[in-house]
Amino acid sequence: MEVRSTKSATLQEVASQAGVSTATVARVLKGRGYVSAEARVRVETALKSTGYRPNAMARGLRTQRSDTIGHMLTAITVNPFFVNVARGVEEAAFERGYKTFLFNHNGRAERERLGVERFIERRVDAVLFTTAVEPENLRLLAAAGIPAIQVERAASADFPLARVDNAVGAREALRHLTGLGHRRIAFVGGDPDRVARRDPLYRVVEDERIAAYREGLEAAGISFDPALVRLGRYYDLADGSGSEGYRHMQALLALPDRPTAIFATCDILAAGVLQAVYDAGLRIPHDISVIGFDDTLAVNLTPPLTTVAQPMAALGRAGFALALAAIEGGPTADPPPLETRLVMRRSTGPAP
Amino acid sequence: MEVRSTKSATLQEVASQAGVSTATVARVLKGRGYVSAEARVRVETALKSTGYRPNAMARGLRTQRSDTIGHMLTAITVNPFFVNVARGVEEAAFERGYKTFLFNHNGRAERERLGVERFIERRVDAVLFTTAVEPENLRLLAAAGIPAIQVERAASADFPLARVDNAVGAREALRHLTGLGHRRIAFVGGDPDRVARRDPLYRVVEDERIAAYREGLEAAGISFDPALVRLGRYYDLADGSGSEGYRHMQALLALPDRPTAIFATCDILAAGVLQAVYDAGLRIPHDISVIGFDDTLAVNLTPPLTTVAQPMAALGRAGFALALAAIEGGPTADPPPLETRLVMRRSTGPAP
DNA sequence: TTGTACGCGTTATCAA
DNA sequence: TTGATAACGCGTACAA
Repeated sequence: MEVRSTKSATLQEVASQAGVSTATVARVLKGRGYVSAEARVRVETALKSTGYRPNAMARGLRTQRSDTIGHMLTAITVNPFFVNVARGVEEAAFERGYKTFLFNHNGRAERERLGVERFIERRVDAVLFTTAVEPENLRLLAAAGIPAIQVERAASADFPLARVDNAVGAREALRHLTGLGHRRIAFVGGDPDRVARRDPLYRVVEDERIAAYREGLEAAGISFDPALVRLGRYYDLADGSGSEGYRHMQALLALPDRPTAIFATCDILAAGVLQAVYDAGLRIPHDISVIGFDDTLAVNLTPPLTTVAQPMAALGRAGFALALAAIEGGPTADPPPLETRLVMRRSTGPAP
Repeated sequence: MEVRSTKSATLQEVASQAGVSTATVARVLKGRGYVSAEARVRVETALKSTGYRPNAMARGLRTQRSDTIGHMLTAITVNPFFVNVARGVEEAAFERGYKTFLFNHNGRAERERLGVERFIERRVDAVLFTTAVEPENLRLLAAAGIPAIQVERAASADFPLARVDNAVGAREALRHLTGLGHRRIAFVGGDPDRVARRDPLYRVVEDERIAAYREGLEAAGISFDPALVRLGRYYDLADGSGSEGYRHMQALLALPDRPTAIFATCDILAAGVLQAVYDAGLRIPHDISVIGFDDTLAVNLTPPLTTVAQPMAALGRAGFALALAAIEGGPTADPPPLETRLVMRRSTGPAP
């Protein structure tokens, strides 16, 4: 159906067409080294007429660099958070001439291992983990001489990490709610104890968010009520279903003294909360205010969700910067955490 | 921070460690050719102790295959549709030992061109376009001897296409609505005239959907009312905003004889419709029924959206199958269109 | 200012 | 049954 034709010319072919050696062609290509004006012109026309394109495999074999990085993701189709950070690294990589290979482990260590092996075979120059499962897999890379970088969450204290400061935005969210007069504020979020916390050194995302919640309450002189805290999974990694938020909200609505505001630490969770409120015949924000986290689904929900936005693309870029530093052998101290910030939309209002 | 160490061993090193030639190692690796039992054992232990991993670049240089394909996407972060088909090709590719490079053109031909050039340098074995912008870019690949495959929409009649049959699901949607007693059914969708239709041979996605709408009306004896048809963009490719559905719905609600059901041909559009209905203080499905298309945002919306599901992963797999056939030089006739189907959720009910 | 020649790690042919 | 050996296309040290 399509027209197959000539494969791209080689350096050798360009050279002979220009009547020079490959070294000369290489010199004009690189733009360094001495080349006579006349030779340069001849080479340039040969380059143009052959439509020469360097062969990345040959170059990589020679330079021992693939100009390629691997990006291990948790589940790109389940939470839009991942696509957004993936795009961030993609873009940063593109600007520096790198391409990236994606791989999803869906929370399974064996799968992650498989992906790591593929990355090694491809001789990627570094790999980013937007959430690693098993530290051993990072070590596998290190053993193969490939830098491993962690993004968002750390599975090991031995590898650099680009992360976000969850507290800033979460505190802002609480301040917003208490400022609106809410006193019964529920927390619907990920359970810190369910997250694999391989290295006690690291405070996990969940810890930060729940701590900010408690601090926010305290700052407003509201006492902490464990009945208002619902912890669990964010969603199902296997099938992507997100009914957790719905269930949590149903339970919260059944409380004798139900909350007037909900702080859900993931937009997917918040989406379920919104559905439960709707089913109960209540209006948002009139009867109940809801704040989400991430800023992924937020704009598309009904009503548009006030949420704590994560700088997802920037996080990806920060991860790539770390990778680049590691590739070039420079220092790879963890960069300062990126800031989250509250984005106001229409799911929050004065307490009833 | 991380521990860099030995780069992976080469075939040569394995061979000398096993006291054989590289050819023998290659034979046990490939599992074909004669190898004495004794030599095999020696090679195998050497393989294990060195932790040998083939170097994909070296292999690619030799075999003239990269075992890599390119996947050009429109805008992976804007419409979840793209991530889902990307995952489909990724998965199919993985099973056959391929890796895939992604690239987003965001609707811009120059950008697509740039991506194509990168793909050529990487010597990908084929490239999939989940929606090509400029046919010239496909020809560029063909000229470089790289098969180009189209997915979802065709920009040219000269390249194979894996697509979906939009009509089946759309007709089912209309039947569902008319069966529920709806007579005033609005169509909110993409404008066929805004889609670049480079090749008049192809009927575009938009044509199919709107034709199914008209047929569905006709089948139920309902006359077509142009006032109920709202055509435009699906969303903004640059910033991803999706306020179109909201605006369309506002206009529809302002009609003297407003519709009781909406058929929106994209979940993002439907999300906007839902928001407008909510703001008008109406209930879904009590006052108005809404059907979406794609099955991307659907589960997370309020209420969960009845929608025409596209087999996104299967579409991606079909695209990869086409690519594989082209790579192996086999016949690449377009496969039969995949079917769409109506997924019932809670945004549709009896006409008021 | 230019060209020769080697090696990167594989695969594959051919002779032993 | 096995081992030399020649590419694949590029970068670069070195010689001219």
